[in-house]
Amino acid sequence: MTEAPALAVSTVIFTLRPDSSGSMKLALALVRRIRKPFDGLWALPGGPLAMNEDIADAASRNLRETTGLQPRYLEQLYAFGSLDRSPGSNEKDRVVSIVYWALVGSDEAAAAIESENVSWFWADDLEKLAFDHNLIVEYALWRLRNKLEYSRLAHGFLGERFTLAQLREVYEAVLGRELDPGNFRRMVEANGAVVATGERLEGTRHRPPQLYRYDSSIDLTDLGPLKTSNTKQEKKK
Amino acid sequence: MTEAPALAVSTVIFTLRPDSSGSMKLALALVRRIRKPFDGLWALPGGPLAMNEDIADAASRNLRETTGLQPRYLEQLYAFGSLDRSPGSNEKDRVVSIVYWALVGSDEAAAAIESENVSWFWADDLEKLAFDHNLIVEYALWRLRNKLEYSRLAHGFLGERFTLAQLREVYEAVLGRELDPGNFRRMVEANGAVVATGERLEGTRHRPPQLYRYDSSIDLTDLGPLKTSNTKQEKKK
DNA sequence: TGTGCTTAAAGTCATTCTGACTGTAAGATA
DNA sequence: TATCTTACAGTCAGAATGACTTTAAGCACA
Repeated sequence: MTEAPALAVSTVIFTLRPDSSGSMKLALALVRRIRKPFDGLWALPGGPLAMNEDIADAASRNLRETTGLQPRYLEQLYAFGSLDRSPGSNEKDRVVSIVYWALVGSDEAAAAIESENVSWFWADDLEKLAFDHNLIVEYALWRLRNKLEYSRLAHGFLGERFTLAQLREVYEAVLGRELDPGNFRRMVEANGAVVATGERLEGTRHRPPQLYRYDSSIDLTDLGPLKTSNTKQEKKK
Repeated sequence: MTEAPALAVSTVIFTLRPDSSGSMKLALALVRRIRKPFDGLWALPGGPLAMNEDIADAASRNLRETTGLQPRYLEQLYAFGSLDRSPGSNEKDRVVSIVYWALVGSDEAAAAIESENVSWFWADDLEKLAFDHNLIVEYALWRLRNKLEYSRLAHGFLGERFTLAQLREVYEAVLGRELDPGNFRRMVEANGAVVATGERLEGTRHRPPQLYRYDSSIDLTDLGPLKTSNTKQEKKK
């Protein structure tokens, strides 16, 4: 067998974190490189694909290894393999990266490991990253904003039960703009992917809102061709 | 360096061909396997990724090598890498396939090479293929039907100039159902990605229709993160 | 106790989008 | 000239969408 490009798996890990003013903003996990090339720059977590490891499992594993977390949602993004991904390096070093993107709950993310070399960054304000990782993150953001429905986001970022205002806050953080509460409510209710539990959230300084939950019997759109995946899948219609 | 999974590139090549009744139907190119495993079964064209070859170029190359054609549209579909893709084979034989899908013009496709081991098949009536290729084709069809706009299809399957009826026929073939001519016209005109040339198609047995052409200044939606690709890309808005 | 603040939740209204359908125009054919 | 076929323009009702109003239900505080 002749020499072949190496195969790696990386993951864009999204979560929501409160900013200084307390409102939720979209963040992603990066690791600092400690070797050439791009020594010292921040990069997406990743590593080589083991011989007997499923690709999605590898993405899940390096998510766990960097943040200590489990993904609530995981989907393949794209395979990056340009010849010039690592400028200046030898042709023999060529790496093709299969990139996944993931959602982790904001409550768990708050407790996730953070260190000198692993940290959360705001998605809308990134410095120059190693390799072509800025491009990758940009594309992952595009996918997140375009292709994700209410139920998926609810399930990915929030806990088991949540109010519509919380769900709207998630949406506003992802889209980066404010949404009309009334119209948002109408849309979510029409969609039918989240259902009211009957319970209400107590302890607010105003009228107590209903708690909703993700309806696991509905769902799906894409998720890729994989029939058995990290998320339940049933066709609605 | 330890042993790693091999990397291959395959392509789902779509075109439109007239069926026995003369109406256009969606077809795809397959090659017959002449070795184990799945010897004798039909499969997607593909092969290993060369060390110094861009992934999309590899897809384009094996499209040319099997059909003799150039893709009018080419987009990455998905990277398939389950451990059980080639049942019964040794773990050492594991292959991760990065799959592209392509559109080729129906006029060129008619003149494309076809032989004992390379042939066109109707997309809606496929036999059992080698490996997980039925699953891959199914997913490619899903993407084709869901994610493609008028301009893209026009540009991919038709010639430089075409009537709205031809464009509608393309759409009907891809979607597998009939569309209302009036509403289709309204939609296409509102979208603005195809423009009238002023010329008319002569020689029909009825009122001569306008010829339209693809407006290359408009377009895009996804195409992946690649900024410079096989297809021109300019952001609208 | 009651007034005001805040958000929940329901509802209104105009605009746009969509699917189904009708009517007229412009050629060829018989 | 009558008829057939498709091009192309237009109508109409219902659904979806964005901006906005109204009422409900809690809390804080005077």
